Amino acid sequence: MDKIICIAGPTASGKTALAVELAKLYNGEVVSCDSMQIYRRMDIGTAKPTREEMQGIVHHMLDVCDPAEDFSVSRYCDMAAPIVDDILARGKTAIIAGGTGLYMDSLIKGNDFAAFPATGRREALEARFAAEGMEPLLAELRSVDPEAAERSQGNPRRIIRALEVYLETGTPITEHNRRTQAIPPRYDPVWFALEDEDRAELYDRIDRRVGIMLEQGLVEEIKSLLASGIPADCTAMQAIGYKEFVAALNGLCTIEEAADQVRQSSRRYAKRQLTWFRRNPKAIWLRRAKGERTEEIVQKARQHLRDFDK
RNA sequence: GCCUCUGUAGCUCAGUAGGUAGAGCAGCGGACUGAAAAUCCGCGUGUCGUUGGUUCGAUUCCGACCGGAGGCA
Repeated sequence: MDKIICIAGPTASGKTALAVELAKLYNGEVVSCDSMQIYRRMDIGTAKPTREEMQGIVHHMLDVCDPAEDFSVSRYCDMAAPIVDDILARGKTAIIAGGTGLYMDSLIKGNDFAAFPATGRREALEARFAAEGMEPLLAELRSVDPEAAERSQGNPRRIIRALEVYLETGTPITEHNRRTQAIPPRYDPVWFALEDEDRAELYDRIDRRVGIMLEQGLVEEIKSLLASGIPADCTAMQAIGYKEFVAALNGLCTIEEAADQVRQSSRRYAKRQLTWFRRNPKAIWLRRAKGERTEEIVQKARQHLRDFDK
């Protein structure tokens, strides 16, 4: 077993605090696994750990990308894997914490991504989708990769991606995925997942967090990003807590309506995260009872880590 | 106190000329491997306010009561 602890869980479930506590206990450094905390200057809305929250623990994979840049799973793995290796080489524990299940799985399990440079093919497919609709693309995919076509029913983004992979590599994406599953995992971590026994508790925490973000100046943060030339339609600005307030700043709704929208989107997002993590058979679930505090969650985690530091 | 309206899913409401009910939103479940905080797929979750009466059968008709809104006093 590698000296790696993964901490997965939905938004506002206490990953940050648990990661720091375990880092203190097990001589660790934290590797963030979050598709939005990678962006610089997006601090409040992504709930990026503050200096105080970090408590002196080294955190990696925060602020590694400009909001106007495109990012991806593969870029994440390319950057994060060497960091994890380095932490292990120095004899420390790597604590991989975050809510982006795709990134975490890819980092831990490795992948057989069809590696190819951006050729503009995707843009061309998107243009075709805009002009002709989904059906022709779906029919084309069906002829080269029926499984992917079946799986991607009604999902333009998946259809486009599957076609892109086939056209660029000559191999169906279904085959790439099969190879990905066949390769041995890159790491063998202890895998924790956080969940509340009472879903309403999680939702309360999400609601409160949105209020706190507003108090901390989320709207100002967004204004400043836009003022500095960050395009409102870039990937980073599609983050929950950003796109809604951009709409409000454009006069499409009030700030309070946007905040309501953020709360709801966050709840749905949390649910999707849980769905992703639930299918991980290695996950050790740390269930938070009503009103239970971080210290108690830490104790539960320690019990599962009894022979970890040997 | 009297009169009128009203009470159906978590919320807002529809409906049944008597055969135990359905929309939107909310919610729940699932998929996912180069945008993933993205993008999709699926699922009504109900003492029809309570209680009597009529009826083979009442959420529906009648009465009483309880809650809510408005009007007259």
